[in-house]
Amino acid sequence: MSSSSPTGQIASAADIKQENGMESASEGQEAQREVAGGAAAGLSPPTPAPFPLEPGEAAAGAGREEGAAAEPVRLHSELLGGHRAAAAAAARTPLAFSPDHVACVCEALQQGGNLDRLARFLWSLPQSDLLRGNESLLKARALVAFHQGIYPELYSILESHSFESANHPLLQQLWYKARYTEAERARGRPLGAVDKYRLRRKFPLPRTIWDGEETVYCFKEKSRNALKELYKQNRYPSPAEKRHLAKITGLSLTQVSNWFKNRRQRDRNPSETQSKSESDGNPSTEDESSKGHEDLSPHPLSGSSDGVASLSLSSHMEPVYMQQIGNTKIPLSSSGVLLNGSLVPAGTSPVFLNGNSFIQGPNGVILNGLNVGNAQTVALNPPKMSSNIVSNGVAMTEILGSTSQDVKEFKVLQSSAANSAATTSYSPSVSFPGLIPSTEVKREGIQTVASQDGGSVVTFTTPVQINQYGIVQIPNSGANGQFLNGSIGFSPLQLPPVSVAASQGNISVNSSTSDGSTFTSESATIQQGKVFLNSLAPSAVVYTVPNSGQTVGSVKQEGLERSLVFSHLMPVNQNAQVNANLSSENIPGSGLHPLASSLVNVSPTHNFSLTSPTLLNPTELNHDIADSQPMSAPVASKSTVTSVGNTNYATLQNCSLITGQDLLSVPMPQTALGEIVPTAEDQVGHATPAVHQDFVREHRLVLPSVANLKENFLQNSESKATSSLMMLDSKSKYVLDGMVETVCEDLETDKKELAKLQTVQLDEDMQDL
DNA sequence: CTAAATGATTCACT
DNA sequence: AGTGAATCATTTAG
Repeated sequence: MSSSSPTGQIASAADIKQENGMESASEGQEAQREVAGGAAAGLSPPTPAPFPLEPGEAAAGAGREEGAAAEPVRLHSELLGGHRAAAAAAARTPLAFSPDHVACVCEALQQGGNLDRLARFLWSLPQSDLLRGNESLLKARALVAFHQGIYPELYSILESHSFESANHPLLQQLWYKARYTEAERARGRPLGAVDKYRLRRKFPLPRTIWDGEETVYCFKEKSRNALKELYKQNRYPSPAEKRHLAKITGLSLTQVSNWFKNRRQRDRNPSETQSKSESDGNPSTEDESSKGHEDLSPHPLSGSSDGVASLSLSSHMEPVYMQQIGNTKIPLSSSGVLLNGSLVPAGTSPVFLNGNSFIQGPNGVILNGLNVGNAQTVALNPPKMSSNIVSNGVAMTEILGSTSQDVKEFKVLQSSAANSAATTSYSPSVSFPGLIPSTEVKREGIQTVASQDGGSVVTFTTPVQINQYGIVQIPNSGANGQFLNGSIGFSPLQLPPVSVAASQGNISVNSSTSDGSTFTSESATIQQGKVFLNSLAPSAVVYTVPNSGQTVGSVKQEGLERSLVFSHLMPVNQNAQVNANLSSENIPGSGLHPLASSLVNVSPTHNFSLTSPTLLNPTELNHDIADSQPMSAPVASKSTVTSVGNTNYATLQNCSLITGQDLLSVPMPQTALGEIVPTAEDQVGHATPAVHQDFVREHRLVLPSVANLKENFLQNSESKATSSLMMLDSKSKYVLDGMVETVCEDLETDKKELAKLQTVQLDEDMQDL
């Protein structure tokens, strides 16, 4: 898909460098394929041969259970976590793992960069049909194949399964890199840019890992069109306009700026380029447009936010190709805004949404075709509201950039960080779906979007963004960013750090009823700093509300810093599941600000009672939303909530089950803490044991049993495309390995313990609710 | 291979 | 900070 997205997810494939693996435009003739559709387990046709592995690698010595077709995948626990005494005790008995758990382990190992171990793990897996078609597994196998230089198998894997778009960047890199490497070996000399280009032409990406979107010169045609359109109107877009443009095009702010700069320069010097042809008739137009534009964008930065820019665009712009569906370009009428194919009445409140979602008028919000409901309508404040909602016309992967220092530190994990100014190439890279650069959002100024539910009003001080994945993000000023992810048919809204939060700072997702036992009403409200989210659709909906932190000096950084988001549906448990994860980090030396991220996954299929104070921290909430650099110490010091959770965890989007349950919750258990925390501290130099303890004590998570998880997974896996990208910050990386083990350990834990955990609720949270 | 097209970078200026 | 000018590197086409 997008090649411009930075994040590199090539976990351990450190050797994969950023490559401009762009697909030549000429080759992208085929009809666009629905990538998002359903890559879930089951789609993959033939299953590649068992993953090869060095014999000696199977250190654990666990025999391989051939033909274990039985439901729970049986693994020898020794493979997973034989190190610890505790684990050893339970190691004797093969444990039952659902494919989801297996997938999660794969993801974790990938992030951990331990390919050898991953290879062993894969090798140990049974030939169970259950695992066939498991995307995480296939991806893991592809990674290992690449790592081991078994390219034919890599190609086979990549071609045999339609991967989710979220995995495309990574897999595309694998594909190209493998081709390059093969060619280099054959030639015995390094390849030049042209050589690589030819290889890309010769070996176009299979549709299984490519959405078919044409890209020329690294920019997608639709993005370029959007840039041109704005350029016609205004050659000097305001920062807000640039940001908005960046969002709708999926390009980084720097890219947008460069484009305009280059464009102006080349228009200025016709001699240099004939490129002027494109803009050429425009000179006059441009001037006029620019004038008009000023009219359109009255307050670029100050009080108004991006929204302003968007409005101006929509209202005055000529037809703009905001979004391209399939291969069809849909011009936007001057009176409306086109959102991924959905035309939204421009009026005074243009809203940009991804997919089919769009927000309508102040009275109602429609997301992905689902009406939030009048009662619970998210009302946008008349004044600014229109400008508050910004959608991404492009795949989030493109939009998401990782400029954080972490990324730099771990290029291995995230091979390409295109967004950062420092990064030169915009190579296809792993992206973090569902993430939106919080930085940008932050500075948009303060606008309020209110959602009303009965008497409750939610005021958002920052722009609300809805991304392609239907994720609504609520940018937090400062170190906090909340994300609400909805998956099925429901586009999560990005709710800005709730200014309201002042009082409690608690966000709880639960049924409309206060008791939270039943998830019946559809509404989203925030009271006294508490946010209550109700399912919008009968179908399972998962909300993910993480807080994201930012990095100091991230001013220029456009990419998301370290927001951890589960962009895809988490398996819904019969019982309400809530996963909350918070983390804060403060690393003076590295210039990192305290990071607080909270994650809440709720699947309201049936009962949903979940609330976790952890979601929002008073401290976090209180952060000034203004553009001031939020972080600073406060978070770390005051929010105990922060801590352990995120620091040690990597978001595994694809392994929803485990992710939500095990990974997140893992830190909670005493045993887990013992292992993980120390590591994190060493690296981070922050979270203190005490903090962790508190976290453990106060934040108990409701964990569904493994069985339930599996059920849920099976139910949900098919419905939505899942993004399997994972975000991992530096700290996480350090502790990842330990985390994996912990996870494994956790998995090994008796079901009793799980049951216990399952029933645990946060008293405080409940009270709040 | 050449050349045009184009995105990115560097540097000086304000 | 943002911009213009010059320049570089890559992509693309012939």
